[in-house]
Amino acid sequence: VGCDLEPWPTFLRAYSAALRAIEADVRRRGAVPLSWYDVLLEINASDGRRLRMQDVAARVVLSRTRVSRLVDEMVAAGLVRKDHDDGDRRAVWAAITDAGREALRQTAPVYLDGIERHFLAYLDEPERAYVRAALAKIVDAHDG
Amino acid sequence: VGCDLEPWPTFLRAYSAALRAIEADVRRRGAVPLSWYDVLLEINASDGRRLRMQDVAARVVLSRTRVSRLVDEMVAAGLVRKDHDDGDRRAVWAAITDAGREALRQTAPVYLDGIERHFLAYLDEPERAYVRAALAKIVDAHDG
DNA sequence: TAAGATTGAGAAGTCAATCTTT
DNA sequence: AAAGATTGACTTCTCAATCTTA
Repeated sequence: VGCDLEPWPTFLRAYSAALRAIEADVRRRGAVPLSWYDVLLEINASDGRRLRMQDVAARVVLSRTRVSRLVDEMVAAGLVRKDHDDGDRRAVWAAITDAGREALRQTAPVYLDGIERHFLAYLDEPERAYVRAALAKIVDAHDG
Repeated sequence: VGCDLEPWPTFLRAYSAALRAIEADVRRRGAVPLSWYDVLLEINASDGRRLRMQDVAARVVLSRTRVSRLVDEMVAAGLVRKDHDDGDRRAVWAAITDAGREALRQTAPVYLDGIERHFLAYLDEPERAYVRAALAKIVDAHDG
């Protein structure tokens, strides 16, 4: 038929296939899990290399509850530090430690390689740009 | 920069945003969960409206273990029946029941509406076709 | 009361081990 | 021994309820 109803199932399958392959690679190569990597990346990219808990949750695709537990594990592993805000004592800042930045340095190439091999490899340059722009409209609509 | 490295984060965010919105809609409207819907859909589309357990798992994006538990819950809910194969007594067929087909009829419009409103609405017809074709290459590469 | 964050209970999903039949 | 399926123990993730400060 001419009418294309089916990008959705393809989208779900592509997500599952690529993510599983990348995570399997990462586990095999002994790097920190994707969720930890994402948290470190977002904190490291923020002003003062720190981020409030709820802002971590907003940037990574996880609930606040999950982030609360994840950050506690990362504190126990020494990759992140929790500081109370001076002005508003309800707020907690998650700050990356030196060990965290080192973990980020070691993990980044493993992920970039996985993304390249299991996702980008199947898209040429125009496709990458086109797909990114199309999906960005969906993202923007949902958090706008 | 001219080089577009970033369809991947956009892809992850689009997946999360669209799926969460669709599932919230479906829950609000009292339909069966997406995992049940997918299982019913695949069984119903198969020869004889039945499918072996491992083939269910291959078609939906879940492990065999998960499918085993899911189908047991659906049997308890009366939507699916499990039959042993006559020839090979190791194999189990999951067959859709009349109640299952009725659930499928009631759930389908809710899902199609969610997919339309939270995903397709942001893509015009050429974009739908282009994105589907691009992502299909990823899917094919991973299960080929 | 509201906002920021955490906790308890449990759903959803997986791997490795197991049971049964081939 | 290998294939089909299930089970046990576990990780991941979420919702609703809670605690604390504003």
